[in-house]
Amino acid sequence: MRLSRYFLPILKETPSEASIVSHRLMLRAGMIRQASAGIYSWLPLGFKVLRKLENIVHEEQVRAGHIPMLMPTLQSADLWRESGRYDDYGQEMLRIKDRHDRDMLYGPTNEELITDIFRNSITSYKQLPQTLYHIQWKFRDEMRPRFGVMRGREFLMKDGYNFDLTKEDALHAYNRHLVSYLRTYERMGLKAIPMRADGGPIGGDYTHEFLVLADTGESEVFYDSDVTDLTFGSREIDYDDVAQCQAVLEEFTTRYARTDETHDEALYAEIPEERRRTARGIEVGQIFYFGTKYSEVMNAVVVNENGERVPVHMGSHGIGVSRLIGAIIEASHDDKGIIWPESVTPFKVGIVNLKQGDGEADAACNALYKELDAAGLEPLYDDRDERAGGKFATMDLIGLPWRLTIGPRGLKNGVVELTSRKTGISEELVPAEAVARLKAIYAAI
RNA sequence: CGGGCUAUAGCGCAGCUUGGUAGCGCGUUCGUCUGGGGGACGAAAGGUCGUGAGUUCGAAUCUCGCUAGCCCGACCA
Repeated sequence: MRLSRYFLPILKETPSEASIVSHRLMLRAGMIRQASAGIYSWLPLGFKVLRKLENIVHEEQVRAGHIPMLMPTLQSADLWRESGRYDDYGQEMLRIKDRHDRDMLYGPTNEELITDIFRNSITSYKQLPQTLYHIQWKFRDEMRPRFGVMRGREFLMKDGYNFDLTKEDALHAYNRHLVSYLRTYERMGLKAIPMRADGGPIGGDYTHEFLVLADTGESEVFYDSDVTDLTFGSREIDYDDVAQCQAVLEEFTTRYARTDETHDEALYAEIPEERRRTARGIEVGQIFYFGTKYSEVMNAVVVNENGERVPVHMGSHGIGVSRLIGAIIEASHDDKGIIWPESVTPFKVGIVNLKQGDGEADAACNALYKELDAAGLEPLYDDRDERAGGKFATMDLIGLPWRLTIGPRGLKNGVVELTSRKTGISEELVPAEAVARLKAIYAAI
């Protein structure tokens, strides 16, 4: 993409509405614009990141054997009356009437709808297990939206639902989700720690929240410092291997890690003092096993091998996709702007032409741009007639992990400069080497 | 939902106390110079002063209502 043709309305000054760093940077970098309280338009740069996060979520869900689909944002109130949640959910649920005066709602989650779909189609244990998910916009009418996309009213969420014959099967689904979430967050460059959590309005006996540690997090968390050393890494996983998934769950959840909701001072005190940690965290996902809570009230039953009609065991599992962008920025920025992890960056490399209009510089930039573009390295070429300082500031603000700087001075020696946004370290390379280096970097992501 | 605050040019703000010509910085446009970390000089465009009523000869400014948004708290992916 040539910057001169792109839509990137960056702001030099901070809009007064933003108080936390991710919100400020998303506004300044031209990623989002507020449409109304807690509701945002996603401008091209923000939208690009959002799509990358979605793709990672999709890939990891499919890898775990879960099946993508798409349910609507608007739902009929009838199903929610059936589950009893139409009254329980309270003012957070946005209620709407259609022209026939029917009660509708903008879905805050989809347990009822998916259960309805399930019960109308699945009748036998032979058709189990099933795990379906979608990535769809949700709406929760927060009393006080704030922090930009971290706590908006409209938000993009991946929510998945498993249907199993037995509790054991459902707990395996729970474990599968835990493993797939570990992989998902790590791919996004995040350290998200599973912590024992509270069921909330969705309910559930087994539930873990995934938290990214950040000073601006909404939850106070308590943990054994050993949990921050755990990484899933590139190990092989067979999602059908019950014992293997269970082992991962145990590895990641036996050490103490809890939010303030479930914090237990006595257990916390058992951790060696030097390993006790308290911090703040941003919740980026949650997994639940809730048994037959919905299947019983909504009559989601299958016939088992003895010919008996039994309610299915269910769980639901969410990842806050739009809020993840805020979490990533909170965890990865400096005073100049965002620092994107390579896996989610909107453009993989920025090209800065230091002297637009100079024949040699323009030619070198064009050639590199074309080559990088053809190689799938998603270059953003700053071909505006701006001064170097402005171009650098823009690149730093929008946070592309790599920058190629090209100017007459370097070209005289046949080199361009490749700079890491994260470390600030620059290297002078001949253009072909720079391309090869970038290819190698991204091949490893 | 309790408490606090704000609304004036695309963004950040001043002007309001004490009513009378709407201003500054950044950005934008044009020109000249400049050219490796938001450069300089000159010129220009851009405003229903959130909205409705009231007071007044006259309201951005005073009064009342409404709306929107922000911050702290409680609540929440």
